[in-house]
Amino acid sequence: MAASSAVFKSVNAAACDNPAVMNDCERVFPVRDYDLAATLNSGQTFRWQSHDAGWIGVVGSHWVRLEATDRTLTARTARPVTDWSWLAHYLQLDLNLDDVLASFPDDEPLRSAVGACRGLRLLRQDPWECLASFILSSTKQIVQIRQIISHLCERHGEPVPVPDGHTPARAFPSPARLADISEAELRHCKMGFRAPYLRETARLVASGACDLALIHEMPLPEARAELLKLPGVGPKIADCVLLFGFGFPTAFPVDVWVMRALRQLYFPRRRPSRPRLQRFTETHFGRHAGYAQQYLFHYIRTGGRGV
DNA sequence: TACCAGGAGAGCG
DNA sequence: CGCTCTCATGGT
Repeated sequence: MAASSAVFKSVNAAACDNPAVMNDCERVFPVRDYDLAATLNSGQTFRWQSHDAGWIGVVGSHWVRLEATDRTLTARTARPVTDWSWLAHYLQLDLNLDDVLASFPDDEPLRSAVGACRGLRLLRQDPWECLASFILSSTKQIVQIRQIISHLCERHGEPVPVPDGHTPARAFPSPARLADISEAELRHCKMGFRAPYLRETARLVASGACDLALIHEMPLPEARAELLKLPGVGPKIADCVLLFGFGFPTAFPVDVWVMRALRQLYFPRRRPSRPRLQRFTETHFGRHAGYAQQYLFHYIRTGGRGV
């Protein structure tokens, strides 16, 4: 490496701690109806932490701090950034929320759910991180899922640069890395019986036997079928990955909370069978059914208070 | 202490 | 198909 290049890098590395050149590490995005706290807390992602009126997380190999004001999201990174498209994509800043909400059926449950938390958004996460995270999610409360993933990243993720004075951060471990870890070591991260599922799925993805990039290009039913081949992935987790990771807009994960919402809000007097319920979710909620699902999830889980 | 958690897999009739 | 049991761990 040339000396001049090394010097240049060294200057850049310090740039984000220098107010004079901070604009390389900071970006203000104008937004409307973007409830950052609800979005980062709505059980679709598990690594963001509230910190000093902002949120700190890792997106890919970027440490990021986000802070919401009335009509902006301000992002700060540890290193200078020239192309912010990775973050705009993650946050889905180009999505037209009005169009999404207008596509919902005009029924009382959804009016209430949207009214309770207008600005709730779906993120577009890395498919592998999303897949691995939701394999770890089964029969766990959200606080515990966060804990498991925190352990996993701390023990096995690659360090990423953070600004001076911030606690160290790590990326989400790659498939190859997780495939290489013993089941016993994974169990030290408190994931219990999910350990062999995660390990075997990591091996299938790392080896190319399961190609996540290919799933991106498939129609929804084929994409779902591919994910269902993976150990530890059933209908619910598959739909979470299809919705939160791949962005299939009609994927509709039904967990205990969404089941509760559907029964309570749409079928209060009878007990629909599983196939009947599935047909309902596939036909009733429109072309952004997955979004509707997220509003119902958040609404029922927060007791209708939108907190 | 009981019950529950953004489930899946396997065995059963 | 639909039911039941187990799996591991910690919050409420």
